[in-house]
Amino acid sequence: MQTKLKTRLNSNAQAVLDTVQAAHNHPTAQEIYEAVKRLRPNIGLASVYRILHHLVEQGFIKEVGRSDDCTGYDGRVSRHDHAICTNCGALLDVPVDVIVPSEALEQAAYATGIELGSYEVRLYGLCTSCSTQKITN
Amino acid sequence: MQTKLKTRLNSNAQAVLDTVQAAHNHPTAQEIYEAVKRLRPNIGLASVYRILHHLVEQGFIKEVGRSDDCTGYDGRVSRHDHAICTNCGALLDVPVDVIVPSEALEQAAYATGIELGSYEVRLYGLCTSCSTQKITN
DNA sequence: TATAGAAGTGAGAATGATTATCATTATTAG
DNA sequence: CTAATAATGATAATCATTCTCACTTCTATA
Repeated sequence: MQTKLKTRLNSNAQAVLDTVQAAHNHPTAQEIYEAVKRLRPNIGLASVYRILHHLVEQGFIKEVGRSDDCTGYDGRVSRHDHAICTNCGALLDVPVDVIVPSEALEQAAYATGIELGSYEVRLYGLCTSCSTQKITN
Repeated sequence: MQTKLKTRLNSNAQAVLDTVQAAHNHPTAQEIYEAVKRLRPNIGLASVYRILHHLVEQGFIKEVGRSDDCTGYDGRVSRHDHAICTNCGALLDVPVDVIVPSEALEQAAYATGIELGSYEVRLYGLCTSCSTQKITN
């Protein structure tokens, strides 16, 4: 292809990408902004938002919905599953793949009328700390 | 206290609940507000938000994250799965259950360190209208 | 039925994440 | 080098949601 590979990132974008990929939790734009500012003190919040959108569009990172109203960003772009604590709202990566039989997926996609691309399993429950604290209800 | 069964809903709350349960899509608080106002013209937006939170807390309805920044509400409270259009962001109910082998769920919950409560499968792909429009990329 | 306390209400202000605007600066092609 | 173009940062604007508060409605009991 003769396209000039617009995947070339400038240094601000690279710093944002590095930060997101280094994060284990699913940081918000604000958190990313604060982390990136250590490397590039002049960067503005608006640029962080702009860059995050570009990175999402180009498939370098993914957005994940969080229980608070903010958007989280995920440097792990390959298919994986999440666990959400129903008490504190923590959003955790599931370290193993939850395999769903492909017939079940295809049948569900057909019944819904969508052209299936990917899927994700979300586990709901209590994270470790909430589970131990949960003497009272 | 000899709790007086606070699940008794007053008429505003009942109107909100009816509206959410009657909706097939996953309406936002604003949309619910506009629909409820037809029945109860004096209701305020803040009350709709308050009531929605109460209904969620008491398990009458559920919150669902939407692709736009708003929160959607779901009158279908039993376990079910969702499909999200990666093009237009539509959030659809999957009309059949996607069965995930319970060993896979338990193993994943164990590996993540959570006490499993429930789960949900999310299918990502193109909804019917986006799929047909998708001549260009 | 009257009434006090509790609970619920609606209007509007406040909050906070995200987006738009815009003048300025960096980058690139020629 | 230079002109066109893209990116940037500061700030204002937007918009969903929450907070505040004076007021009304409900409820239990006397």
